[in-house]
Amino acid sequence: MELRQLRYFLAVARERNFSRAAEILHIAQPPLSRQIQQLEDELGVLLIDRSNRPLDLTEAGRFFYEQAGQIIARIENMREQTRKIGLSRRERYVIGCVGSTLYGGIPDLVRRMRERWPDLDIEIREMMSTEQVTALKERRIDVGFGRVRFNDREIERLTLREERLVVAFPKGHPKSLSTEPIGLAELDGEPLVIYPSAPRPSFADEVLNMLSEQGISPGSVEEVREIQTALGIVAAGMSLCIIPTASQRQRPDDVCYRIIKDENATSPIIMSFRRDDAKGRIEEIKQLIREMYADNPPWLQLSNVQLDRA
Amino acid sequence: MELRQLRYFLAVARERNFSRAAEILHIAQPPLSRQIQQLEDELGVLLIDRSNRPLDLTEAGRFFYEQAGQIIARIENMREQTRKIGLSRRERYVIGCVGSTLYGGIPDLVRRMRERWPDLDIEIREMMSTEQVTALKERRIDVGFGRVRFNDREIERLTLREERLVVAFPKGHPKSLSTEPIGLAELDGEPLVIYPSAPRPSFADEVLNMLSEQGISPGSVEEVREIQTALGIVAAGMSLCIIPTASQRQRPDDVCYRIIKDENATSPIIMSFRRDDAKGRIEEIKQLIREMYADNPPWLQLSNVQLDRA
DNA sequence: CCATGATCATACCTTTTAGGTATAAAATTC
DNA sequence: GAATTTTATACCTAAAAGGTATGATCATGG
Repeated sequence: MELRQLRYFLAVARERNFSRAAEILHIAQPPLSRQIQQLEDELGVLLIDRSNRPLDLTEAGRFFYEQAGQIIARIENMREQTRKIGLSRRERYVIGCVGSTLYGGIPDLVRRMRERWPDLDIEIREMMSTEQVTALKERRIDVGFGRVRFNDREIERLTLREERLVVAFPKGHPKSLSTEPIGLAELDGEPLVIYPSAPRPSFADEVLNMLSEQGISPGSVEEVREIQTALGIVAAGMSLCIIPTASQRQRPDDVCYRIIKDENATSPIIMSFRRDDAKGRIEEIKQLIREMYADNPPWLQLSNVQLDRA
Repeated sequence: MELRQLRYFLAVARERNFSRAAEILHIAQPPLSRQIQQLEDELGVLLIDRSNRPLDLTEAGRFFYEQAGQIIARIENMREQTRKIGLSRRERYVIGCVGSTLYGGIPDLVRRMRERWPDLDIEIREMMSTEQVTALKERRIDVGFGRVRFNDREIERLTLREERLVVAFPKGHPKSLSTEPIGLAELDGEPLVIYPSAPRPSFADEVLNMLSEQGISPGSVEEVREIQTALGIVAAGMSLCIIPTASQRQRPDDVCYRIIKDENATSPIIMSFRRDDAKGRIEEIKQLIREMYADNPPWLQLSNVQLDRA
């Protein structure tokens, strides 16, 4: 599969006519026909129903069209941003963080950093934990706040906090009537929605691993991009979801939450950085975090802080 | 730019060595070198710093690496899902909706639909308004709930509600101290974060258009993927954000909101469907919405309902 | 219902591009 | 500073994309 094929398909889907799409793409109609056939061969499903005019998309084609459109747009955006960055002059400091840490103290930390270093171009990069290690090694980010534990000789890791997990239920679900902590075993056979679906491994995999370690098998598993979509699906009564405690204040009208009582049902907040950097700005960031700790913000609970652990 | 080049670049970035990356990719080193150079030529910026070993990524390369990795993963996911859909048998009913409508009544509606049609495979597809019209025409979705008005001969559109907009401020911002409705003019010169950045046009463009129609020029404009990232950036004190009223209950500790008093500062919730379908399941969905209306849920305010308008 | 026109698929050919080999240039290591 | 490793360049071959001609299929109008 190549982007050229996605572009060709999008044109055909929009025009519902190979000949017109070919004109728009400035190629002849037969190569266009062949390229789409190659794409369909590679996928193993038909994307276009050619048995009537104008052409219709199949169910798979409808899905593929939306996805391909988003990917092409994403490519354009990536190109523009890459150029912008490549031609820029200010010093950048990139913070990689898992989406759920944006609910907690990261915005506060960023405020303090900006006060401390007004000329620094700070960027927040939403990024899964697994990506952060690689990203640090390749200097694509400068510090990371994630959820998943990794070991790597070049990367130093501090656990800031162990956060408990909760189950999100639609209002009215039989198991939502109690507010007692719930055992993971009660999720056996229940439909689950997990997030984020990409990149992997992610928090989604942490959840799946946690369940499979205890031999718990959900009824079905659906993957979505982000927590909002997940909670919308929960609210619709379609699935349950496991999320960190900090994220649970959402949708109080139609979603409710129960803490999971199992010992291992926690998710750490981990700060990662290159060992090389340990004496530089990282030391000052740690100090900023200590100051936040001294201010005792809600997300930084005393019992779990391990800031200076090796 | 082709996916092959993204894959080649990712391999080089990971290995920090063209020769090893070439081995992994099962090609010779010179064509790999050329492909990366072509990519850099097309972008107009260097992605790799070749002046030392092992290789480093440039700032642009660091960004490109993260983005390319996500895109490749997204492509794999799209491939899998496309196949899954192509080989499935149940009747699908796809609801396209803008993210912010998931805060409101859509989950309730989906619950009612699932009760009404237990065998229907209902999917929620997060999709911008502009996409919904095209998606309906191409039968990629079956009904849409969006925010942006479009006119199209084949698509029928009902305005369910006009929702007011609010400005999100970081706690402590001078203009956050009042809870009075705020005029758009007060945003002149303020840094703004808008969302969603893709696909366009989107709610982000609605906001930009609203401001430019009144000659209001924000200090800077940053685009992000989703509202969570936007509110995290607001909480960090970096920008302000305009969001719909229904979305404002988030982050009460570090973000506060002021209703915008300007008359045009509203965002409609619009139900769209194919005219062809008007007599089918759409009629029953309207009835379900009326029932929701009768139950008077918070998001469906009486004064703005226009359900049976032509 | 059939002829005609429009549109997609197939066969064969040409052009373009990706990839391979040889080797020069540049960086690192000893 | 020499030797080794790694990347870039020149030239060539192979593979793939695209073009033309035409057959097959679908829709429309008489």
